[in-house]
Amino acid sequence: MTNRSPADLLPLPVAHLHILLALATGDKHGYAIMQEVEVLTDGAVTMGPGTLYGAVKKMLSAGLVDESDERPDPELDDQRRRYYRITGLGGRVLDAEVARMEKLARTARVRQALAMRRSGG
Amino acid sequence: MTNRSPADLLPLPVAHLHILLALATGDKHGYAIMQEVEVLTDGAVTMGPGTLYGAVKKMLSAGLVDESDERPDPELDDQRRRYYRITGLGGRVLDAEVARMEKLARTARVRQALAMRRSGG
DNA sequence: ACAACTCTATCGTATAACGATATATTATGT
DNA sequence: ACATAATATATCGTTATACGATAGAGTTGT
Repeated sequence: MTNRSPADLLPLPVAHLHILLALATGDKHGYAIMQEVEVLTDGAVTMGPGTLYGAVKKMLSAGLVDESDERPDPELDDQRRRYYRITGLGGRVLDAEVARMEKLARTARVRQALAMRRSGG
Repeated sequence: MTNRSPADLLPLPVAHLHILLALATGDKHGYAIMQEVEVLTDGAVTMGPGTLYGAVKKMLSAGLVDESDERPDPELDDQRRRYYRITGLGGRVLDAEVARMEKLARTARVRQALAMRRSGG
């Protein structure tokens, strides 16, 4: 059961968004994704294994990510690792989700300004 | 059990964000919140009663919203209605959540640009 | 009186989040 | 060589969130 349009998947669960963002800078294995999420949220979000592997499983079956065969230089590699890559659909969904957030944020700023005016700011 | 800082409550569940945004333009009763959410998301999100009243209950006990005693003109009123108002904490949490989204969106745009370069865009 | 609509509310189910835990491999220090 | 820490994947059980279905009462219009 494939989805018609990226917009049908929105709003995206936060964990899925974080994972897509982590993979946007290149293929990564699970453990590296967890670390990257902590970095890209400035330490505000710590994603544990329960969240990560559960989300990855769903994202694989939704076609947002793929498991990749490509390995880095054997010297840098670790055979336990499983690498993940963002798919074309995953990229489009990421775009759509970011656009959704930007729009909501703009709405929020306008309303914030209106609230200021109401309360005599 | 009160929370120290607004940041502790982030990322906010989407429903909570939508409700805070709906209340940012003035006090509203539940049914009006549902309609407002549909408007402010351009019809993309339809919040049903299950989501609304469950979320409101939690937001009340978290101090993000308050029930307000003020009623509109009796002519426009409906005695069944229960009006909700965003609290000071709710406002600060809304601010923090919007800032979080804006930051993630900026991160996403940078990464998108990097991905372009990687793939030779 | 009647129907349509408004409004609050709960229930049950499905999905999501997440810490705890298990297990194995690789790297580091002594 | 040995112990310890860090890396890495994975599942389990619990709690939190989302949400449609449903119920029931008040309101409006005819």
